[in-house]
Amino acid sequence: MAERDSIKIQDVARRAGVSISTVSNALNGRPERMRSDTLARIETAIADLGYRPNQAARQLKTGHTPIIGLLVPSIANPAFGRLAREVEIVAQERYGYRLLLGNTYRSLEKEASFVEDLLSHGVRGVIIASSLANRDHFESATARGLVVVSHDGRAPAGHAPQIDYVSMDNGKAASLATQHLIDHGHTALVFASASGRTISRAEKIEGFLATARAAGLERSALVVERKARSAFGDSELSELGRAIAEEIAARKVRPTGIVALNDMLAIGIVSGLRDAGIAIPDDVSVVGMDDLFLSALVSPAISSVRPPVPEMAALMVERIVARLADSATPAAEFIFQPTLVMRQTVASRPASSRSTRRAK
Amino acid sequence: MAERDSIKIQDVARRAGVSISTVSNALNGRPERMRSDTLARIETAIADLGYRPNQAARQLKTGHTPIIGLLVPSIANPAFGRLAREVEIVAQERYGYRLLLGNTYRSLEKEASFVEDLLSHGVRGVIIASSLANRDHFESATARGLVVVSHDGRAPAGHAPQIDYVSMDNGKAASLATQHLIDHGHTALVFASASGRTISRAEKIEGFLATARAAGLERSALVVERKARSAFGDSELSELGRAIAEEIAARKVRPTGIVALNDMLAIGIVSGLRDAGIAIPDDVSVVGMDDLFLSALVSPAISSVRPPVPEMAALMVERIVARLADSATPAAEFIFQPTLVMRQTVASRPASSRSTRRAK
DNA sequence: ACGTTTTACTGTAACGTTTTATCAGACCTC
DNA sequence: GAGGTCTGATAAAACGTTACAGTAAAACGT
Repeated sequence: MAERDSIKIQDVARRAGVSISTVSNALNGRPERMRSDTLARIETAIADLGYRPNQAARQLKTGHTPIIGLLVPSIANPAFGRLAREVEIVAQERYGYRLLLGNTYRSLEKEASFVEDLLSHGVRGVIIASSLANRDHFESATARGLVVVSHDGRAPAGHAPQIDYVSMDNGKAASLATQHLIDHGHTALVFASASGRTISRAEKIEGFLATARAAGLERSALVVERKARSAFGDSELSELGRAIAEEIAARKVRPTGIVALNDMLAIGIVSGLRDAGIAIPDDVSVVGMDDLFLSALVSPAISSVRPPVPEMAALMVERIVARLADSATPAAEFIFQPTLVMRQTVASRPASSRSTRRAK
Repeated sequence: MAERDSIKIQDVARRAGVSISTVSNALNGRPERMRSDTLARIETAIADLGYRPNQAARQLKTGHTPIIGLLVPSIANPAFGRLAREVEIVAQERYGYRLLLGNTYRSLEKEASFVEDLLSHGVRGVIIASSLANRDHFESATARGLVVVSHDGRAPAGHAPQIDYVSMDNGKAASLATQHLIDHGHTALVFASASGRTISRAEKIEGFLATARAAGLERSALVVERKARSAFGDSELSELGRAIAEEIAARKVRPTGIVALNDMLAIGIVSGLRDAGIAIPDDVSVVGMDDLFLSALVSPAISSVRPPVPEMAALMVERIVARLADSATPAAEFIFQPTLVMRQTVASRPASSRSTRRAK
């Protein structure tokens, strides 16, 4: 049925005057099993014919395919676009792997269906960015032979020990942001978040609260959560930020320092606050997380916390390749340290809460 | 070698008490070939065992795999992230296809290598967004059985008739933007672009020039091109915008209306112009293209031209599926009409070029 | 010079699926 | 009741590759 006219190993063998097996050996890194002139003949035959091995046949035999899966809430979200770019480039250039992409839209069903499809396609490694709290299907996936790397914070206690965790220290990130505000004299703090339980969110919230507590601000540090209409995870987040900004603007007594779950939310908050006539950073200071390149472009440029994305992406791919090559490699946790990037959305606390409003 | 413990068609057949062939017939949409109770037994067996067909085996036999390729300059660029999201969701939900993603970084070599890999993986359909001018390898790809949909403007005259083109009317988009500025009284116009020949750029530039010409402004409508340091196509574009803005700000006689190649560039230009003390839109008006969700968030919000991305994405996938199903389907060209989205970066031309500069 | 090891290959059975024949029986038709 | 046509199944040959189990010839050791 397959009306492939394509060149196969058979053709290469015939042209090089050797058997199929020998070509296969040449292809699969066993060149020591033949004379160098034989190898050379095979290589020129391959080049002359433009032969490329059929991955389906190869996979049927070996059970492996040079593809890894990447599951993100939405690739339209610039934070995940950036991650995907780094992952794809490392996977491709360093290991010759290609990337199968899936958007979960934060749906458990889509997440599970993606994993099922990966398995069915013979894909044995997957990076899951920002997953849902319920990760039962991960365990079933690892049980079925998938190597899973989670990019959403550290391992929950006593959970799924065969999953790798590669992530920024979310608690530390939130802590850096919070401390930065505290250092500028802010005492009325808010952590602005989208609702929905992901590990990373929980870690960030905890980092925020712990840092506030350490500064004796447990009474005046609050978490504000708001539910997105749809949970697609890209532009929705900024709209959510605007909504949160409106709510905050309407309060009688306002926080002066806001830590945002991420930069998309921060951009929305800054935009919404400004629309409500609140000056940033003169009236309210805002710190985001992710350090998107956008954050440097909007005005005022968002102060943010930077995760080392290229390093994390490289390690995630490396882990998958390593664990695929040697299934004895135990799963592990790798936590990267974030750094604070100061821009224009943080200033010292205004002398009085009722500060003069100046146009920027 | 493949230590797959996984369930195969054999197991289903045994459990349902039928032959392998019958299960296969049930699987491949030929249920009329068996009694309904037989079909029912097979279906429960599949559900009980959690059977999923091995795609590699299937593909080896059929030559097809439910995967399409998507090639973009960089998925970190929000415009392509958005496109990828739409494409993935349609492909997955409507047709059960998965997406193999590649970043070209605008390298001919990477582009060719991606196509090679697709072929080798048995992928038969690919969407190429914003490709390079040299598309010889496309033709070789179509010759080798790939269905190619180009998302970078219309077919160049007398070129590769077996490639589908699904794209916004770039000339019209540029024309809308240009006319919008002209309607606001602007006569000194600039089209700001990154250098590098893609079809879409050429079309936009032509649309800009034609519209200016029609308004009798051929003398005062100029194209400014600038080369990005690296051509990765994401944050670089905004930086390029800043550089262009600097250059424009330094001129003795400045344009009052700028059409930007796309929104990322427009965001950079607005940001750069403002840093140079030029008020937007009071001193200079700017129109972008792409209508990124970011454009509504930055301040001032960018006026832009909106391509119907979801519709285009849906059609691109549909075309691939259709042409894959029936190879007789001829390639065609589909051009979508863009619409103008007015926001805050366009105002009437200041009475004198030397306008008063007001803080926004 | 003999048996033994090494070198350099080759033949072939899988891998899990699809699909083309083929077939047995039931049901008509005259 | 013999011949023909459906119906509902099945057997088996691919698809292109890998890797195990050979094997013929050359090299080696004594």
